[in-house]
Amino acid sequence: MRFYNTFSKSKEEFIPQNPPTVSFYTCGPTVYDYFHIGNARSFIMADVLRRYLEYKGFKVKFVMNLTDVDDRIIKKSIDEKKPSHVVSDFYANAFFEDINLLKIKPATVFPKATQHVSEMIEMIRELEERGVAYNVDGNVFYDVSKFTDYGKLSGKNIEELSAGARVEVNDNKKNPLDFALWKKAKEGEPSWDSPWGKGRPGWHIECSAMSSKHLGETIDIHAGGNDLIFPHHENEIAQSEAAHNHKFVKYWIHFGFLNINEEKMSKSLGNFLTAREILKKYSAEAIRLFFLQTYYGGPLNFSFNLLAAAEKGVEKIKNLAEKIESEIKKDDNIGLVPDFNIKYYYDEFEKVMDDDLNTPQACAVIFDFIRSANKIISETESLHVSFFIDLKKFLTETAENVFGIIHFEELYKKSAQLDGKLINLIIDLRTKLKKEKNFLLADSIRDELNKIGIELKDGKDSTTYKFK
RNA sequence: GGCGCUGUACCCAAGUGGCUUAAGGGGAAGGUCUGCAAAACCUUUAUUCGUCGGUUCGAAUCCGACCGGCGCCUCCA
Repeated sequence: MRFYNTFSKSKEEFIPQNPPTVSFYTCGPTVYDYFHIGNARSFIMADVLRRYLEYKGFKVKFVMNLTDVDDRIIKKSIDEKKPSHVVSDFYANAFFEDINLLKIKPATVFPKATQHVSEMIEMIRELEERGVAYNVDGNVFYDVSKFTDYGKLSGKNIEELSAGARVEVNDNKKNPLDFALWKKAKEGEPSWDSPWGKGRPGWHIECSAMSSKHLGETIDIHAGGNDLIFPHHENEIAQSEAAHNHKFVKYWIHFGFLNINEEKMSKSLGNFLTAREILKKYSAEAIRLFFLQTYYGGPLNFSFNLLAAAEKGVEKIKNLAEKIESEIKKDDNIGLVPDFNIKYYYDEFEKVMDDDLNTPQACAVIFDFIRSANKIISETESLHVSFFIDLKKFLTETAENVFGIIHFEELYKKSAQLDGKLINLIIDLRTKLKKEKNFLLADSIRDELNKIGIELKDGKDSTTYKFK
């Protein structure tokens, strides 16, 4: 298995430090608003990567943080005249609801920044002791000039960045590129006691502190959106490696952006659609398939037409899944066991997924599988139940467990709901027959339903039923 | 300006030296099945991979130049 590592800018064989365990950290949401469909891409692709590692037999410790103290949360709390934690709790809950709807597997741990302030303070103290952090009147900054490798992830160097002049001017900083580890409290902001006085942590320090607490000082995989490469991940490296003195992350994996009208979808541009909104019109499966049909690292343009096309693809999978379920119920033990090389599809699926998570190709394998299966079904009179069990197994292990683009359990739920509707439909038709005094056919319907376990009871002006 | 990604059919999108005279999904056209419809299956839909040169027995795939799109360099998945 190999992945494109942003750090080396090349595909690298994946060898975790302590197999079969894999430590995997991914940057989660800042909970100041509902997350948008572009954020959803990162969350879903991280989810699929995690699921695939599990498919391969790894034991994945998957950590996704929630940033619940931040300028934007504070701004919103002021605008809405609510305490900061009320805002962050509200959107944290919304986040959990939305990832659940998107069928994203919950992380092993969802650490929150506000619950790790003491760890962050401890880490900042270490950085101070090592002479890479400095305190200016209660604000603590990281001194990037003290970290010789600064810029190694993003391929930038300090001179060029300084020349860029887009960096915020702050008289307190020695160097414009230095970033805040600890921010002095302002009136009305959430704050914590610290060796530097009351204040709150800077943004970057939380990921360094929480990842080392939950996953150790060197982690196998760290993932996130492309825009986090600089400065966020660069700063995480600077903090963690200066504090711990060894490598922070083995494999850096970054997800491409979702564009809308060929332009990046982002909160700051205001051109975003929330995942929540889109889920009202399209299934989670369609959204997931839409993302999976393109390589995770590249850009992807969003449109409802493309989502509708993905929804059709999902229908295709579902149609076969429903066929499989009904055939398994029939439990045919005498039919033909066709010559179907199912192992080929497993091998292909793994082969392409092992090569930097080629999900588009893997989708092609699944659709090839579906076409072959359908072909056999359409050409064969009666098929042995074992064939359908094999089909279900493959789809469950790949399309369901790794991709989350089909959910067999939900087919059952749907059919349970349908049962009631169907019986009522039959009762309505039978009522018409009774009115037409076609009692022969009406009685025959009652008898036949009785035989399959449904008892009809004709009341004065309505008919009820129960399962025997 | 620096760094990174990217240009493949009507749309989306894999493939990065011979297995591919280019996967898969959607769309369109025709057919099989069918009382009708749906589903499913079959056939067709890129002699061609932004443009122009070069390397090679062989290139979408490597090299060079040019043209275009996007992102990061400031909070952002």
